[in-house]
Amino acid sequence: MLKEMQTYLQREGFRVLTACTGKEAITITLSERPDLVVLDWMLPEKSGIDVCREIRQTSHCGIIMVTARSDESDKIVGLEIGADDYLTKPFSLRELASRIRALLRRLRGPEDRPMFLERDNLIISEAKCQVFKDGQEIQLTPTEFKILFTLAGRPGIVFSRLQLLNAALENEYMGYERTMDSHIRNLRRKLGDDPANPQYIQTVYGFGYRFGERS
Amino acid sequence: MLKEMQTYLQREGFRVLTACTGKEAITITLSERPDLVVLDWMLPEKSGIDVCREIRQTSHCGIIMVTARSDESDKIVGLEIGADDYLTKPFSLRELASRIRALLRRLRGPEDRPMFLERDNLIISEAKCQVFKDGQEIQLTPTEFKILFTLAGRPGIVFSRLQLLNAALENEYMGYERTMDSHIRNLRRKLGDDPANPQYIQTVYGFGYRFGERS
DNA sequence: TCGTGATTTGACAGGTTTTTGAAGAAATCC
DNA sequence: GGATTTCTTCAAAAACCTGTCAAATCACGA
Repeated sequence: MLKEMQTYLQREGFRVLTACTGKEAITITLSERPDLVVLDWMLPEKSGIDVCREIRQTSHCGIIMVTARSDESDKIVGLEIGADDYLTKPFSLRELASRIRALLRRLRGPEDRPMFLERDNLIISEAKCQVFKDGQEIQLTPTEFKILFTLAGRPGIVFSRLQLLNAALENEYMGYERTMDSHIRNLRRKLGDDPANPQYIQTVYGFGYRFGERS
Repeated sequence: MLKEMQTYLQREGFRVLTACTGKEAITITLSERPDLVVLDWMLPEKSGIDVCREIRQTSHCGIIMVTARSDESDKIVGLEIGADDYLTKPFSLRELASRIRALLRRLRGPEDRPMFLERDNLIISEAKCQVFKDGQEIQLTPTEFKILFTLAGRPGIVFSRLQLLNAALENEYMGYERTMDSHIRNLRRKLGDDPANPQYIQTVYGFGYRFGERS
């Protein structure tokens, strides 16, 4: 079960560490400082509740509690001790991934994320859903816009096709990965990016794509 | 220094966009229409003076000039070309924030703050819940008015159907999103907006609607 | 209670966007 | 150098989005 979860989440583009006991979980959380912890209520050595409490003392990372009981009072206890979300067994891996994404998004929060991104002569305005190059507006489709926004939001960071698709379609994407290639192609064309030597959207062979950092 | 300023001002509650060159500053000012611009006298590519002049041609936003020289004549030049305030280095971030607040207050103006929005020949009076086009009153229903007011209050910004519905109905709307299409249709008809090429209420495919900027 | 205007719904047509699949090019591995 | 895997490209099919409209429902004052 743990192994499955790990595999699935990695496919979804997350970096996953696992722990089998509460103690281990705490150690890893302290040393690796993950963005988010998925915690089973029942654990050997230490109950999930204790682990949750302990993590909370030193970290603001997201915590999702997983439990077999659907008891409403458990949920309240769970959230009270500092969990951010609560999931009842049985649940699908898809649902878990979706909750994780939602929580991560929430944690990043209303943050002072700028309303637009820019690089060189390219400006991407989220609020206006517009992209300008050299002051000229470039017409993008919704999906293209979201992909570009995701990429450009973290220049230099490599995104897998699946990550991009999920970011753009804002939920579980259930299709052909090669779809992304088409979008990338269209984006490069519209941005005037030479496929042989792209300045904006660079392909990272075997991994995915990244937005080039300042030229 | 730029980064510090941004951080400090964001802490003070302002939404901050930054630009490193004069050209960039102009582009962003045009696309994002900020309430206020803080402008260094010395900039790469274009001098602060030129940037200031250029911004002034299309925008009434506040402009604060920052300069290293405390020369009184510079101050006069600065104010002459359209800056609203003038700050000499070195200055504390607190002072900058305080000047910004003061200017914003002044710009919004306590008394002459228009209770109406206008663009071209369209006037939207919130206080009276009336809309005039070419001096002729246009009869709108309450919902239509609120939608128009929401849109027109932030020209260029894209609102999703749900956002508009919530703004108009001022609470959680639990219905069919397509409802908005009807309202938009009626609005466009009443405003005399050509659906094929709307000047006022523009469709942003896949996202929602926006009030068109400038004519 | 009824009548009137306002709002919402549902369905269709027409247009646009997204996805697919296959074939060829490029990169990597052995 | 050849085999293998991974990317690009393209056009056609599928899915999706918007505008439109008439009819149904709702809200509210007479």
